[in-house]
Amino acid sequence: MSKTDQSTEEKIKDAAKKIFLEKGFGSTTTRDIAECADTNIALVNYYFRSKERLFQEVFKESFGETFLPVARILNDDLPLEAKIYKFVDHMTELLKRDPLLPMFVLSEMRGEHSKVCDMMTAIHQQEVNRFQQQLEEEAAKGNIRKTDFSQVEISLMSMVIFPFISMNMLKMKKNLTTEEFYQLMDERKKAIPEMILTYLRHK
Amino acid sequence: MSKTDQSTEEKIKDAAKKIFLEKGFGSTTTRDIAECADTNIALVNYYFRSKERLFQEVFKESFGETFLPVARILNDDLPLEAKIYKFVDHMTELLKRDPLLPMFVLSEMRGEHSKVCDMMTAIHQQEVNRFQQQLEEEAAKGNIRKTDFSQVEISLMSMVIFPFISMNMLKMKKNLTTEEFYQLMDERKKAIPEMILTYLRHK
DNA sequence: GTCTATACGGCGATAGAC
DNA sequence: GTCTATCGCCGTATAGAC
Repeated sequence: MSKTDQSTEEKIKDAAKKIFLEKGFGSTTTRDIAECADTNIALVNYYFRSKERLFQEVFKESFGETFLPVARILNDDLPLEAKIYKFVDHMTELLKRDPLLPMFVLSEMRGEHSKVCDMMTAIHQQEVNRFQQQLEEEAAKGNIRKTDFSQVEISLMSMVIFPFISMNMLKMKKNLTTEEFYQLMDERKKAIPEMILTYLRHK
Repeated sequence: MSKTDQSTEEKIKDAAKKIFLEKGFGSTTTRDIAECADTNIALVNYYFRSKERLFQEVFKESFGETFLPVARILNDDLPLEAKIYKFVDHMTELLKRDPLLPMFVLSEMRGEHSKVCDMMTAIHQQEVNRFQQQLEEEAAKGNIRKTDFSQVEISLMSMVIFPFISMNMLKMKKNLTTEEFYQLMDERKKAIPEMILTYLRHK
């Protein structure tokens, strides 16, 4: 289906996603969204009842259907090294397509009692952590060092996601174009697993 | 000077800092700030002329006078290992005092043409990067591996800062109290330099 | 389903009394 | 310096014509 014969509802949701990701919930107005979707405010409320509900739909789709599936690679049934490379690669590709996603998700979680926290607790309750378990097993077999694997996982996530959160800062500091920034991120696909694996293997 | 006999101007700035850090510029209202400072909207505009100017003052103070000095530890004249430990330690202590700082700074930089970008370019122009230079020197001497030190610096910053940006997510995922979260961050003061240095030294 | 018109409240900012 | 009152604008949401 081409961009032009999208249904009005889809056009609105796409516009909302674009603007919410750019500016966050608080700084986004229904007027912005309506204009960006080439319609009017009335239709936004007709299809989604309120800005709040529209937001929740966008958030659920962005986080639950886009980000989480990639994060779950860490729970896959794969050898350690392959898993780390696959995770970094897939997450980087996801974030290159949607570089504003992590900032969006995390900034909407500011404040302990934000709109999205309930959604989060619901999600996290049904999640397991196969990755740390796998690291424990490898350590028991003597393949990698014994250490706090909780810290390792945090570091892994940090190294992959943070550069996209600080994208503008980085681009400014190093005078990068968007293209050059993405190239730098591509290079991290090798650099990150290398650092993690070197650390783990050097007992 | 005790909290109660602060000047009105100081009370307003403190209140503004608190609320801007919590909710960001877009979601903060002058009414919030006035109420939190135990005054009224008129006085906020009397002392700072506009919400915009008040924000800029808070931002400059938070970023320029708090965050930057610690970041500049990487430019200090110190041996590599000591420098990395000192940087991670000082930055972690700063972020434990002001855990919302990084989210605040980075979320206000969303969008290439945000309010704070000009401020940033002005700052970055007069910054040098002694850290990467130092890594090159150590590599030339054969003390550490040759690699892309730009990536190493990004990883270092990521590992220190990102956990605070995702604080709420982490606390939720691992069911941590604030106290336990800070303890986890304290443990990173050893874990992060250990990973970086192991990687650098394992040629 | 789509639009115009409008209600209603909250926003930032200021004028003017004290 | 401080307050009350108010202006004008923009936000979300809805009613009602087509």
